[in-house]
Amino acid sequence: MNISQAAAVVGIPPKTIRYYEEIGLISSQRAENGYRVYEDRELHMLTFLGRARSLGFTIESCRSLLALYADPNRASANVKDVAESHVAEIDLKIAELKGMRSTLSKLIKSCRGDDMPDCPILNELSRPFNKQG
Amino acid sequence: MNISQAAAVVGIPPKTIRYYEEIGLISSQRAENGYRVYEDRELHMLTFLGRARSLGFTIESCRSLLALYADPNRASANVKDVAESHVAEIDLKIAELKGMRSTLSKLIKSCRGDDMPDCPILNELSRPFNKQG
DNA sequence: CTTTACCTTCTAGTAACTGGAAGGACTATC
DNA sequence: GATAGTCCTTCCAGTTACTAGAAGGTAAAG
Repeated sequence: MNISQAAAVVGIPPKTIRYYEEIGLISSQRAENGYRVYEDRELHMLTFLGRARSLGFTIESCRSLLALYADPNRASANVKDVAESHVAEIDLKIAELKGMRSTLSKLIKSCRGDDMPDCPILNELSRPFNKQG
Repeated sequence: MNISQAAAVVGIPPKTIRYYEEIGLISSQRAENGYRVYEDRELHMLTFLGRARSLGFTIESCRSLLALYADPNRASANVKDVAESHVAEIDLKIAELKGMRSTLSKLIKSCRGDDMPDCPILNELSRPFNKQG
């Protein structure tokens, strides 16, 4: 199977697959003509990668997960650890975004949004630090 | 006021202030010795930038907001538009993160997390696409 | 035999900084 | 006046995870 067929099967662009190979996340066999060849093993790993990335795991976390995946002597506790710390990171990001959203919503509500220049949003953003609170 | 004093006042690292100048977000006067000099106007704009960035506005949105801030003939509706579309983006990100979190939590719950290799998390991540659903 | 579509590698660009090197300037001390 | 230490300058490189595009080889279709 060539790269674009593999790409179609696992839902990852060819460019991205080459990139994953370049950074050593996966490897590939080569045909006589130099083309990359993908079979079951590679397709499994690419599928794994696509799913992990779509769950927001960083490339480095994916590297750890793939190593665990490939290790028949792994402890599932190690996998769970990686997943749990990722959930913790997600929770942090969600909290941060919610904080932003809350502040912004208040500002938006206070702004009439008409054709006049007076704007509480701009006022708040430029308020000197010593008047903050 | 030199750059590191300004940095302390507005809470933005000197490096970042130079970067903002490099990309044309702000400008600065120079002293005879070539040092950047910051006064009220620049401090206001840096404060503005710091707040906007901490609310998650992109640099390009900050550029728009600064232009509106500097325009005495602006319409507050334009500011409100920028803010509202940013809230929409935040909502998208939150939804995405919540989706990830939900999927991950289920996987984590299904994993015993002991010293055995059997791991539903890895199983799910590597499950072939034709068995998905 | 030509066109089209695929493959290869390499380079560069994205967002928003951050770190570090090389060298000039200011301040404090001896 | 010499020296040490801290600040300032510019420029270059690295970060994350790709993505776009160029130049050129290969394969399949008509």
